[in-house]
Amino acid sequence: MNRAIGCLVTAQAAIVPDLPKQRTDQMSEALPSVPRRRRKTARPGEIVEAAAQCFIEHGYAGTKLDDVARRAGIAKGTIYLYFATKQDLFEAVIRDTLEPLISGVETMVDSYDGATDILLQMVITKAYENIVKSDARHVMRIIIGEGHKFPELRELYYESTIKHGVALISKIVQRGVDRGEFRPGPATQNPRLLMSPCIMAAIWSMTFNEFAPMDIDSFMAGHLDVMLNGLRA
Amino acid sequence: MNRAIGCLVTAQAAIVPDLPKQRTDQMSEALPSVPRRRRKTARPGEIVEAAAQCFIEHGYAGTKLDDVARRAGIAKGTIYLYFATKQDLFEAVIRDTLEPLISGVETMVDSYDGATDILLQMVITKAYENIVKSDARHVMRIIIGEGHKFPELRELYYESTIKHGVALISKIVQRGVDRGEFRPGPATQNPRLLMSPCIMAAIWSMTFNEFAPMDIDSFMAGHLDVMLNGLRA
DNA sequence: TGCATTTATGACCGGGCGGTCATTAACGCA
DNA sequence: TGCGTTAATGACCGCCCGGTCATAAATGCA
Repeated sequence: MNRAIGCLVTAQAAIVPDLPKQRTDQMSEALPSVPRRRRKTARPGEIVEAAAQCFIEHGYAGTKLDDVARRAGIAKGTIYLYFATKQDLFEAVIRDTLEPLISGVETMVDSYDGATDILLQMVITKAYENIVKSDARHVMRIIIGEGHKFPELRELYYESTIKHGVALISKIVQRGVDRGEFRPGPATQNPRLLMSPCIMAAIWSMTFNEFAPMDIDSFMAGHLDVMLNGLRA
Repeated sequence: MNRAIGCLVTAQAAIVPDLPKQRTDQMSEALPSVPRRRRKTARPGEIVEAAAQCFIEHGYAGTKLDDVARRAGIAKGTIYLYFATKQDLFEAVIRDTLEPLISGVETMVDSYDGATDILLQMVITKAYENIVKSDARHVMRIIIGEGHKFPELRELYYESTIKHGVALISKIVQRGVDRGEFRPGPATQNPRLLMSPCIMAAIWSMTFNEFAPMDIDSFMAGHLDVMLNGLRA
C-alpha cells in the first residue's frame, strides 16, 4: 500500500503494476498520503478557513473544491460530510468571517458615550480596517461580481453585513443630530453617502492599485475631513 | 455522410426525416435554420452587440460563446472568424461601449466656460447617467468581480475609462481652484473622493437594490450637495 | 454558366470541475 | 483484543464550454 492507497484501486495496482497506471503522479507529489485522522469537530472550521483563502484568491466560480480539500489537508469527499454544496460552504465563510467584524463594531458603539464626531471617526476608521485593509473586502468583491447568479448569497451578505452597517451609521448620525452636534442635511439623511469612499477605496485597492496606487490613509483622512465638516453643526 | 454534416445536415434532414435525428430539437426550436448570408463588414458589430448583452446578463465566465452566437443569429464558429478568443471579444465590448461615453463628457467639458461648480454638477450628473443608470455599470461589475484573473482586461478598463474619468475630475477641480471658486482641501486633492458616491450607487443598484431599494436621484442630490458645499470657497 | 475564393457552419475534441459512492480505516466500547 | 460504527477517501460520472476544423454554401469574376 505504501505508495498511494489511492483509495481502493491503487491497492490493486500494486498487484498488477503498470497496467492500470493510476494517474497518481498527477501533480508530481504533493500528497504524502498523511495517515487518516478522524476529527469530526475540528474539520468544519478547518474547511471553512481553507475555503475562505481559496475564495479570496480565486473568487467563487474559480475556486475548486479539490483545492479547498488539499488546502485543508483532506480529501474532497470529506468536505461533503460537513457541507452539502459549494454554496453552503461559501455561506459558512460569510458567517464565520464577516459577522464577528460587524458585531465587534456594534459593541464598541454601544459602550461609547463621548462626542459623536469622535465616535463617527472611530467607526469609519474601523471600517477601513475591517474592509479596505482586510481580506473581508474580497468577500465583498465576490458578492458584487458573482452575486448575480446567487440571490441567496447576496441576501445573506446584505442581512449579515450591509444591513447592520447601514443601521449603525444611521444610529450614530441620529445621535449626533439629537445631541445638537450635527446639523441635519443630505449627509445625515443618507448614511450610505458617508461610507461611499470606504467602499470605493476597497474596490480600488483590489482592482486598479497596480496601475494607480492609492494611499489609503491619506484617502481616509480626506474622507473624514469632508464628511465631518459637512456634518458638524 | 448524411450522418452529421452539421449545419448542412439540417437542410438534408428534410429529405431524410427522422433518421439523422439531429439534436436540432435542443431548445424546442429557436434556430429556424436561416439561410447563410455573407456579411463580412456588418458581423463584427453585431457580434459585439450580442456579446455585450450576454456579458451584462451573465458576467464574463458565465457567458457562453454559443449563446452569443445564437443571439447574433450566427454559428459559434463565425465568432472566431472575427475574434481570436473570448477575451478579445470582451475587449471589443469595452472599447465599443465605454470609450464613446467618456469621450462625450470630455468634449462637453472642453467646450464649457461658465462657473466651475455648475460644470462639476453637470459632469457628476452625467456620470450617474453613464454609469449608474446605464448598462455600463455591468461592465464595471465584471471588471471588479472577475478582473482578478485578467490583468489585461483590468488594465484596458483602467486605461480607457477610469484614467480619463479621474483626469477629467482633476482638471475641473483645478479649474475651480485656479479661478478662486473652490478652496483647496482634501476634496480638491482627491478626485476619487468626489466620485465615490456615484460608484457606490452603481454597485448598490446592481447588488442590493432588491433588498433595500435606493432612490438614485435623491442620493445624487445628496452627493452633489455635500461635495459642492465642501468645495466652494 | 462555371469555377475559385471567401465566409459560414456546427459536430467534435480536450480539459475541467461539482458532486457521488463503494471501499477503507480510525476509533471506542465491550 | 475484537468488532461495530462512522469518518475519510479519491476514482469516477455527467455535464459544460472554449476553441478547432473538415465541410459546404455564398459570392463574384471570367
